[in-house]
Amino acid sequence: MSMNDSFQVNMDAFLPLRDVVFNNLRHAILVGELKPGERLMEIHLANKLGVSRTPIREAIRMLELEGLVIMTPRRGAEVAQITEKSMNDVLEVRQALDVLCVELACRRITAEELEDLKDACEAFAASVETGDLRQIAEADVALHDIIIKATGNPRLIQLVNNLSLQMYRYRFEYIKDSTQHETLIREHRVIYESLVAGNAETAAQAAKTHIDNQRNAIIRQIRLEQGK
Amino acid sequence: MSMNDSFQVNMDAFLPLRDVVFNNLRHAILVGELKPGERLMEIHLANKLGVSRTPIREAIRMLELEGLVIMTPRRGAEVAQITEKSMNDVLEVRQALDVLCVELACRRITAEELEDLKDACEAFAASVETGDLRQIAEADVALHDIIIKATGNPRLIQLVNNLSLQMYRYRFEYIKDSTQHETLIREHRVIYESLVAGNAETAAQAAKTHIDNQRNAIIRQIRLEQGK
DNA sequence: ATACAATGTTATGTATACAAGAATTGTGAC
DNA sequence: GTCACAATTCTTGTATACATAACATTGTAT
Repeated sequence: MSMNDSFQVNMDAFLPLRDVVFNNLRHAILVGELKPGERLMEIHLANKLGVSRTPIREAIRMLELEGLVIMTPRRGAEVAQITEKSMNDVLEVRQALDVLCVELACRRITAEELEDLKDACEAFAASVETGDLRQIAEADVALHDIIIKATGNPRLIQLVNNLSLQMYRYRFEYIKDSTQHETLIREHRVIYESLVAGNAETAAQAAKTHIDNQRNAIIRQIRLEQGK
Repeated sequence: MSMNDSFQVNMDAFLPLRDVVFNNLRHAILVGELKPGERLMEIHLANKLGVSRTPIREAIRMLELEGLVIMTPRRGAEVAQITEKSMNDVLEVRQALDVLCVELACRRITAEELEDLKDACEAFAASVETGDLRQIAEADVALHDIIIKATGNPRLIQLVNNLSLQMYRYRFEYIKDSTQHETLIREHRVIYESLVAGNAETAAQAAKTHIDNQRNAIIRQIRLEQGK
């Protein structure tokens, strides 16, 4: 046990401990602090986080339903493996839902949200100028959040957010390639203009290729990782 | 508290109690035994089911992530309300995913599965002859299961099954109207033949109208319920 | 040396105890 | 009669104790 893996529970908000633990563990899994295949042992985690087993157990149940951990009875939980197949499965679903998002947004987006979206597009273009990957990724997420919220479908929002999280670890991969930056900006603009015009067809097409690009980048990266 | 609502835990399989409780509660919610807005109190349920609070709590957490109960901190859980909006939200997502299912199935279905699908189509037509709603509903589910499994995408399968469950209570509504039975048979046949021909386009269209019909039946029913 | 059995350890499954917050009810004053 | 405030009760949040199943280890016999 190394020194710097004793991550403590920070009393984020006044959330119940199970939620704090849940967020902690989820984050640890997504950034790779807890690696695929690693077992999540309750007593161990309880000591590490300074809480009892109860909130740990409840958090693990939640992670299970999110697909981040796999449970086997009487053996406990382990971090789910990320394979090319599993990523592809997630991306297939996400593509369909992202297309649905822009189609719905097309019909329901308000004037105010359109204005926000325009700003977000410009902010994204500006962030590309800086070349800072983190900043670009954040601008991208902000932009997508506006579209997703514009659907007015909380169920859809929850699902898309959850699926996006599954790929959190690869969030930089598809913006690393700077030759693609202009393409990204263009796709965003196409989506924005389609929403303005209410043209669901072209918006859907743009969203589709947007995910295709993402898929390519992620799959490429996974093959690199597994090839080593 | 009436006599016959003391549903006991039956030791279904050798599942952990949390799963037994989860299945029990889910079923109770879906068939309306536990009504929307009804509070789920841990001690109460624990006594009723003859287990301790621990498995109850874990089951409730799982139900929360499935969207069947709503939790508010320090107040506990209650059965989620079913509104026209919430059903519409679910159906929107399900339509997109059902379309994705047939498109993927188009590319991936095996010869054997196609044979099963053909049989299922015929079994459905036969069940319609009997006029027994329960039998028709089961045949319909069996048919859809074949298509869903043919996608080979476990993630997608899980999501579609979960979304279907949300509408469990209305599963008879869209097959009640016997004037629609011929339409249903025809739609199934269109999907089957599209899969044989590998024609994703027409399969998608059929799946879409299939859900549209379902939506109409469900929304009509909800308006009836709320109008009374 | 290998296979198998017995034993001990470890982790999960379940129950229960205790703490603390929220709602409700009752009492008093205006 | 109504409003405010306090006390009680009910419920959830968390910790811990005990039971049981799985796994590892060790010892013995062949």
